[in-house]
Amino acid sequence: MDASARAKRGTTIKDVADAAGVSVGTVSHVVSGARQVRPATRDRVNAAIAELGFRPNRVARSLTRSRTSTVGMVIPDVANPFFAQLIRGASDALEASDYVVVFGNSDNLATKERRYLVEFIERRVDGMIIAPAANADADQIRDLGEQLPVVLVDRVTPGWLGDLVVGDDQAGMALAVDHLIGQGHRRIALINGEEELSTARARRLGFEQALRARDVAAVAVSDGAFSIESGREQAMAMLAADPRPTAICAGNDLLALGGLQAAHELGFSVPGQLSVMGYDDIAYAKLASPRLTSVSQPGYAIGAAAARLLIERLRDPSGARQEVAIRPSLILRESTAPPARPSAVSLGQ
Amino acid sequence: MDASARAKRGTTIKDVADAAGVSVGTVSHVVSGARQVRPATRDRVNAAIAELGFRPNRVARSLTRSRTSTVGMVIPDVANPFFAQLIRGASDALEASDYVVVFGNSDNLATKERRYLVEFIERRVDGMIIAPAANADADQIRDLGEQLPVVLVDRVTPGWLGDLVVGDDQAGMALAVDHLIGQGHRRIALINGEEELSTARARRLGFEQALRARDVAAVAVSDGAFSIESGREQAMAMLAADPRPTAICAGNDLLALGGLQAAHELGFSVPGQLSVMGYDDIAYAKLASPRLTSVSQPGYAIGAAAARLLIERLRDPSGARQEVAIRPSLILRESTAPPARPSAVSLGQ
DNA sequence: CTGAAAGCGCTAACAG
DNA sequence: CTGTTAGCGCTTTCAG
Repeated sequence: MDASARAKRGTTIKDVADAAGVSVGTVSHVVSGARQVRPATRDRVNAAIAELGFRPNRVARSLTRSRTSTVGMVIPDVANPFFAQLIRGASDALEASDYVVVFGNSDNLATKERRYLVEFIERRVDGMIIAPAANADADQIRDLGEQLPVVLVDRVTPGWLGDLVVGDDQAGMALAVDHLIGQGHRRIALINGEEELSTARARRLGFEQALRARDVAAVAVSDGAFSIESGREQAMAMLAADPRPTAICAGNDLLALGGLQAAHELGFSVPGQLSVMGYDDIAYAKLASPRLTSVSQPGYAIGAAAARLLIERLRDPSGARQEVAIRPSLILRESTAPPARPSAVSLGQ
Repeated sequence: MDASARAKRGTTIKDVADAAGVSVGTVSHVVSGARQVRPATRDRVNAAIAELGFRPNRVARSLTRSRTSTVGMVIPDVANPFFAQLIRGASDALEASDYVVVFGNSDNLATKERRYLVEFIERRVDGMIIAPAANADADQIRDLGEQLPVVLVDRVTPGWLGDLVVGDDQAGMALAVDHLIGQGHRRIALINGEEELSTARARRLGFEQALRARDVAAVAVSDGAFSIESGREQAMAMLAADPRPTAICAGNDLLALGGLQAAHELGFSVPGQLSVMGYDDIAYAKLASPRLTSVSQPGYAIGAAAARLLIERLRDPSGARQEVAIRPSLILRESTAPPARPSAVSLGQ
């Protein structure tokens, strides 16, 4: 078998130097290309490297260079499709710049998040991308940002003054509400995620403002968690009310999917008797039945943007703070439609 | 502000030693708890640690201990819900044992996979969990397994003799086929993922064997990729055939979802005119319309099992090789039903 | 163009 | 119970 195909972990730069009859410094330089080496000796070194299957020990390198070429990501949950996309976008960009990513799932728990942050600090990651948990430790995150490049993504933490990439939640909710009102809905409710999350708050605000701007009153607003199950429960409660809403706006697609489920269980047709509007436009929105109308907010692009910001900051720590807001757009599908002609009974005014 | 809340990256064990008036050895020992330290001095050291916001540099520690407490995972794609769950299962287990995970998306490309493997080797991960890409470099992976603990997950590579956790694809497909046959289907087709993947091959084999065991002939078998789009295309082709299948079995849920889409576009009702059967039972299977009947193969459990095997192997590198096959089970939902009464024309025999 | 040597921050003998 | 010290494997001056 070709020895060069092997990656021997045991062999060190010293072994290579001995085998090639040069100093370790020279080996280091041919490996890193940091300075010119006479072609003849370079070849000798490379031959020895191949022969021995030498793989430079990056932890040693990290120690001397005091950079690890790794970035830490802490996000709520990889299994959430929005964050899976976000991670994918970020890691693609990061890898292109030769960073490796380590990550942790916070489950939206401040305690777990805190643990990852110190873990990553101890591992001397070069930078971090964080989608803060609910009730995140804003002080810790701010301090962190003073010690190494940190970009917050999707969610903000109170008092954060560093780099940031978020969706424009207010604009997005305005899109959703305007669409529904344009279709003739007047009884519009909101089911939402954790109030502790900046996204949930911003979306509720956007919802309320858009409604107010059109002079219609919110019929109901509730919150819970950004999950299918919570969406189902919140929608159940709303559909039990009388008069019930003709449209439900959801804080994200998972909630909307849960809403669809509730409507189905309760025997309400969508969009016939109830319109349901999602947010995020995850891949599964278009597979639901009916296919979900949603406000698109591409996780991949958001993650990629965060990575780009981080990479820039890593290159130039003193550059100006950047805040990018990803513009949302409306994706029309079949879960929304004009409300059924109101029966005299169910419409108050 | 409380200095102890800060994680200063600049301060070293030496700084702490000086501040506490002890030696670095002592500080090291109170940090690691490796040996007894007189309470009084321990307190002094801890005070200094808090005071200075000292965070041990794990890269230095890794260098001296020659272990990094990190494991590498290379999987096809985080954004694939099955693998997202698998990752989640693995990282939960790994974190509980104080490992951090670094990961890479191979996109089923052997070249990308190869790059991650050497990257992780160079970073001296303690072990790896790999879901091999299509046409993975079996030699490289085998060599890898001789150098450090590696567990293969979901897919096998030719000649692999190390730890392994996979689903029992043959049994799973038998479940699917038996269900369909039990419902009266005789014209059953298979749409499948990449033939280069062991899972695709095993599922096809299982499909064919189960059919043969019941004395029914496969009506069509095609392959492509384990994706929604490929499922749509393959199903389109099959539904254009005459006579067409009364049931389509899919190599995974993504394919089945694509199949549902194709049926919808072509105007075939499911399960009225066509039954569709998934595999994996990802979270979105139950959100599809109709809700997808599927063979359950829990990604979370598979990932967790792989992590457990790896952790054991890390503890005892010389232990016996372990191979665990996760038993699949049938999840009955609404995408399958007995075939419509055959018209005289379309049924040959 | 190349070699020697001083660290990077920590651990783990070893010696008290 | 505590201090000293020799590395871990590599990078990077500083001299040649």
